Amino acid sequence: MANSQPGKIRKKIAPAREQDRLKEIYRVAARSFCEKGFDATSMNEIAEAVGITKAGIYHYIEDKKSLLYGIMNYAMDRLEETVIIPARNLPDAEQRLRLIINHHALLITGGSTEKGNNPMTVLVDEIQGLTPAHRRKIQQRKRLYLDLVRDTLRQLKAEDKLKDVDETVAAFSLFGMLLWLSRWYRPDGKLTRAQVAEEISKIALGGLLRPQARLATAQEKVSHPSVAEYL
Amino acid sequence: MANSQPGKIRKKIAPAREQDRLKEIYRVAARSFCEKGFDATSMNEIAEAVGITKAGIYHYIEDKKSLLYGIMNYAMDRLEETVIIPARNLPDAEQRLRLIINHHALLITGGSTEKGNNPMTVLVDEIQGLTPAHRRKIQQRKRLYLDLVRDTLRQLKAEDKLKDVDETVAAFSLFGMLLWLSRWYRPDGKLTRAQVAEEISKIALGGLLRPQARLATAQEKVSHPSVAEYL
DNA sequence: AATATTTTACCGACCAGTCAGTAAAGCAGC
DNA sequence: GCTGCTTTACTGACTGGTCGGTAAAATATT
Repeated sequence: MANSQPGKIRKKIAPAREQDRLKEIYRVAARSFCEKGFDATSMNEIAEAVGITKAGIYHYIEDKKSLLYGIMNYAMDRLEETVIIPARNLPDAEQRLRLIINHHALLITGGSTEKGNNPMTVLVDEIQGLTPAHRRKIQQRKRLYLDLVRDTLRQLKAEDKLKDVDETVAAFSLFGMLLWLSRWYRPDGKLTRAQVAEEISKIALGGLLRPQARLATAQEKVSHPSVAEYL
Repeated sequence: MANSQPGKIRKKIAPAREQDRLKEIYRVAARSFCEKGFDATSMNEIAEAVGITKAGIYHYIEDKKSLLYGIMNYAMDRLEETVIIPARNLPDAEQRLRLIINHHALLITGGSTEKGNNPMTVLVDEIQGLTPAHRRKIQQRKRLYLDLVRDTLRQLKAEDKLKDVDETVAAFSLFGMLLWLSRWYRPDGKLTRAQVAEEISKIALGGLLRPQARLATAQEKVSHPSVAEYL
């Protein structure tokens, strides 16, 4: 439909010098997987959006499932460098929890400026599209993150800073709040990303930490140097 | 593969007297949509699981999308009768919020005794499989629920019982906690459904309500007669 | 000339959905 | 109790189409 005749038209459509063609494929695929889901996205659509034919894509990738796996690993890398690694460097459990919530919320609301399009979404919604082997690897990486949060909560409990709640339920509830964010947050809403992150922090910390134990609230705290990146 | 030859075998496979065949189709389809996703489930699979041919299914339903729509409306009916209607009957905002959290958590963790299989899951994960018209109808029903929760929070704010948090962010965060539950809760875990519902209530209410304003905590309260249904 | 990239042309599998036909059950009238 | 008509529940065979993926040829790039 896009080409009236199968002639020699085309060409020039995508400059895409060198082989950041691969990156373009990942970008476009991630976007589509996000908007319409893995199964509902055909390789042909991805190809057209990149500006080549479907067969051309297979020069760069092995198969569709590997493409999904690649996107998920990319999303996991972003989570690691933005949330997990910085968190691990904080010895204080309360500061660590604050950083996790804040950075994770900013990561989810960031990404693309427009629609609800963020590789982080794929990470939670399309696990079933992976091969069992790949699925295991991704789940292992997620597990490390869960353990980080749960251990942080345990440490807080040991410091008597945590309310009397089950650490596992608490960790999953926190994830629920954060992950659901990508389904409802709209950049054109009345609150900025930073404000939403702040509100979620308030709610989550209020639910988890003993009142008297809390550090300064709102405005002043959370100033880890790296947070400026997202503003 | 199941039939070695296309002979006169079959028959007797499914007793399924009368036309609760339709209910069986819904049950089986809901289960598959839940486990593998809407797109990844073929009508043939559903048919085989029910014990008839694919063509036979179309004697009962119009098309695949309508089947999904039917399942979602069913799930919405359960949500309404279990959470929304009972909540509307409570004039006190705090009691209402407590009921919503508790009943919704029990609804999600209930359903099937075995794997992570619950029509409520389909409701959040497969909206994109609907036709635009059907999607609008489902989203409208969901919207009513959101408004109920948000209005309850506004009422609590007016009574000065709510912490200083944005009502919209608070409502969505609460939904996040509750909906994520279906992804991680396993009936064979160390906590019962009732215990998990209790923990989530503690966390959510702790994050939303001002400390001094809270009613009795844990054990004694939340005894609306209807709660016994889920235990 | 050699290598990297991309296309054309195609395959086999499977998909949702249709259609003509039928076995059996229900229900007349007698 | 038997006959014929209608309805319900269903099948087997099929259609048009799309899917992921591939082989080999064509074209660019070096």
